[in-house]
Amino acid sequence: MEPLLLYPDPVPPELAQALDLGGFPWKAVADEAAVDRSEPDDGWAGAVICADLDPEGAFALCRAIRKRDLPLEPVLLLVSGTQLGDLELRDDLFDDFCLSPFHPRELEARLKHLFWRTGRGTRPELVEYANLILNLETYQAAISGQPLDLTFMEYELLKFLASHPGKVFTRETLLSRVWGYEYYGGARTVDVHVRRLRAKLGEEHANLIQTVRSVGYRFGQSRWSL
Amino acid sequence: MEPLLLYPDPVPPELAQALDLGGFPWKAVADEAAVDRSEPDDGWAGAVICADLDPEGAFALCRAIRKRDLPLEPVLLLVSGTQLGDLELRDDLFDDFCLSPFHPRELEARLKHLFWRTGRGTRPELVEYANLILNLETYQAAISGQPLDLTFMEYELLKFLASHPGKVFTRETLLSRVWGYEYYGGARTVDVHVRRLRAKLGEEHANLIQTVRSVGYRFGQSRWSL
DNA sequence: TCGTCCAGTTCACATAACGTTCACGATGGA
DNA sequence: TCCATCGTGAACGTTATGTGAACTGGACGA
Repeated sequence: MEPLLLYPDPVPPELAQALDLGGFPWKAVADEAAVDRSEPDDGWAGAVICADLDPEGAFALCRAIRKRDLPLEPVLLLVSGTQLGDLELRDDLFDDFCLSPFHPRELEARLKHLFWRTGRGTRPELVEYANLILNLETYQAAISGQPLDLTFMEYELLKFLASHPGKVFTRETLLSRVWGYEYYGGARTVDVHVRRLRAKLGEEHANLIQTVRSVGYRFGQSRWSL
Repeated sequence: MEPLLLYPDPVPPELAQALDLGGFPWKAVADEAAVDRSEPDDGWAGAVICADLDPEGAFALCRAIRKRDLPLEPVLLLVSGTQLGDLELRDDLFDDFCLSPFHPRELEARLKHLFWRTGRGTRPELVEYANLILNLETYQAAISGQPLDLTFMEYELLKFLASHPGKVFTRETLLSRVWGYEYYGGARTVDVHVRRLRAKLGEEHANLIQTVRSVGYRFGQSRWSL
């Protein structure tokens, strides 16, 4: 996901924390000039602008954003309760606003709804490890950009392993965590699925799933660099 | 000014008071049937719906409002903090939301901004994906310029899927989101409708609806956040 | 009132995809 | 070297899904 533009710079810590928690990448700018200067290659995803500290600068930045060649959308304004009156006649400068101090989950919900409204898809939930990506919403997987055609159990197993990189799991643990606690079946089933996963990952990435002899399997590198 | 539609009936006193204070006329309705029955001659100006007391009824009313011949705009949802998660995947049911308990002036500011926004018509009346077009106002569908003759349920299902491209939905989710939460029926109903949709989409576009084995169905390609 | 039509649902069956198991060969540590 | 452990290919049984057709209930007109 492209980063959000944040104002002011430095960003209020509770805002930075809320966005980090919600998994939104961001980049702070100090003034209008910095909007173009520090724009990422793939553009901004939107803007979150604090108007409670420096209202003048905030509204000036909004105006600049709206006047850009590529008007940046959406713009979410953070305002204090006493500033609600300032919004009047400035409707064109923002797409939504949020009262400050804010609840982190309200901010997240507003951003999601804004992205939906403005046509940008919501952020997909991803599991990532190196160049492996699992999209949990679309049930799709890809490595190095190459889509992987996985079956249901293969996907579930890979999802579990990739969610706990570096950790070793016994076959019994995998059976209970991936297949289900009530599952009653042979442990070799895991081996077969691991084999097929390694085959589909390709020779180059087959070593992502390592065998730990007489213990089980581990995904990715060990936490202790050898 | 035309009155706002309020739910539930009776209206929470602090909401009624805030609207009276802001000078917004309003009229409460108890259920979906009352939306049309007690509609003023000049229509509704918008809706403010409390979802914190009776979420089921509130969302049902939202759906009914969106499905009206004259979809009523804008819809402002009042939710409690714990309900923020419920908003996910229901983006299409409301135009803005406000945390409850609310500051009267925040509610007023949101309504004013909403009226300003919807005065320019920002809610999409079209759903588009590649060469598929759904006209939500005329209930018509076309792909590659060719009109599609869809039944009501087929249209609703396709509309829902095409509104969330790439995302996988289980049959149960589809039943609850497209058929309705109160629906009790076999999951195979979804299969049959998907089959007829694929048939009507034509051999060339049948793959727009993909089955994800042991999970459900997915429309279109996934969105890899680049 | 009856019969027809149509959308929606359910059912029964066919089938291909999938998960599991097994036998055997390969591997690696003691 | 020995033996527990793991990889491998193929075979087997199960299950989810596709498919055609029957069923149901309401709308409509004769």
